[in-house]
Amino acid sequence: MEEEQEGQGGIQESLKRIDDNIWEIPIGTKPGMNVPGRIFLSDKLIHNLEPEALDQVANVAMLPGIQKYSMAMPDAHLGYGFPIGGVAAFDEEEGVISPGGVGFDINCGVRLLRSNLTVDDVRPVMKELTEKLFQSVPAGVGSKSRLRASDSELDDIFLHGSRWAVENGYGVEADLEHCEGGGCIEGGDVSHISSKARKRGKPQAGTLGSGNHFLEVQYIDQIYDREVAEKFGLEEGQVTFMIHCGSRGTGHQICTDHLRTISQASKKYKISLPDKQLACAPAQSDEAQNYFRSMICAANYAWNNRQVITHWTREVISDIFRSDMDELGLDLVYDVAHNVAKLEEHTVDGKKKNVYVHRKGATRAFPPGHKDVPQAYRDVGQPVLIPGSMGTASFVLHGAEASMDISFGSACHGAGRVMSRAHAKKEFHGEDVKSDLEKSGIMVRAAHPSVIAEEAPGVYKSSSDVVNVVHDLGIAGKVARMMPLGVVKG
DNA sequence: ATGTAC
Repeated sequence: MEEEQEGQGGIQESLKRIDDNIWEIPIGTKPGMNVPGRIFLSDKLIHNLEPEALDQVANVAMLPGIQKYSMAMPDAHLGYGFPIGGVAAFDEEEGVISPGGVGFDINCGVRLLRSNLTVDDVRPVMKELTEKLFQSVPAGVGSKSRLRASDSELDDIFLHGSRWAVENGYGVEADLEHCEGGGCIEGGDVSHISSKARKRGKPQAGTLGSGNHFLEVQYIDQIYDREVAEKFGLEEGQVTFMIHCGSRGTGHQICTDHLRTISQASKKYKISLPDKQLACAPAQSDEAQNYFRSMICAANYAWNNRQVITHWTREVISDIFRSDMDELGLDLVYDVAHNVAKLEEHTVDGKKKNVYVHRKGATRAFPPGHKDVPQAYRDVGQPVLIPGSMGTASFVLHGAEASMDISFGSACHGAGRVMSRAHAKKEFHGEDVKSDLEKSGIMVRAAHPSVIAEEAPGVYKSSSDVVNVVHDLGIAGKVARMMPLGVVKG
């Protein structure tokens, strides 16, 4: 029924359709697979699927102690070892932990602020608003913050995440209540973080970074689920602010440092790897735990980063509209990590057990009633935030019942690239893309024009196609759509 | 993603 198979004997040919949006790579497609691969895709998206990413799904299925399936979300594409868009859960005792299953940008994630402003309030000041946000929030490769963390402050950030920011005047207690995990994973340990990683982290708390990271002014142009939207404090015509960034140089360095020790551990523990980039260590080994506890610190650093940026964003808005915070209603709706590994309880073969869930370019999507969903959202499920690419729509969804059965409580994370950065720079010119966007009413302010070319709307899959797959699967239901008004980029 | 270099 599909005509996408061009190659002969390629891995695509072994794909079996299980359901409308579920495709399976059966065990045995590649030797050594412990579980089947599963990829969630609609007919529309199957044509964009990279065979190399599919191959990575099969490779991950070979790792020891993997549970149920090696999975990929509809926005999947080629990554370091694991595909971006990959979800894999490993047994707490018999399984492994792998830095490639988290990615270099540990706790890259998204947060959404609501407001009492309407699109008509902000249209006339968009130029000033975008410019002031750009001035206030450092962006770009190697960007430095107004804030300089001391060694003890850095430790505090590593161990307590957003709480550091809130206790130091960069936010309010309610911000912590409306953040995945309260803006912190417990169990961090700074003793296996290199001085290099610390040095890179100190001047970057409160910086946006580069690439697909952004700070965006948006407005809600469509509500899909009025009841859930109301719970989240969202309505049509309302202005929202979205922050997409991660753990900057420190997370990258922590990943790099531990890849070395984990690679050695793979040999030491005689784990046969189909790909060196899948380096992993037995979950309870010192090597794996040292990585895991350092990764937690990077994740906490990222939450604090987004919290500090939130504070400066609020300052700019209150300055421009000369209103106090209560009037502006700049509440945090939620904040999600989409590059992280967590120890979570899941049901496998009818039994509850703890597993290390690796989400790399995948968002947690816990359903109604889950204990880790904030009380305010407990009866509708956690907010799932899906950033669009530059100039395109972003979405709010809510975690739905099927996520726990189908995907270890996970959903997609965004649009997913269809073109490399290098290719994009040849195809597009930053200045042209910027003026096209401005003609369609979207202000863009970037540290460098090349990032605008690399992130042009045409280099990503349609995020609405991606979101429709998780919606139709019942993993996460659509709540609202936001359109960009102004974008700050690195 | 990233002081864009093993």
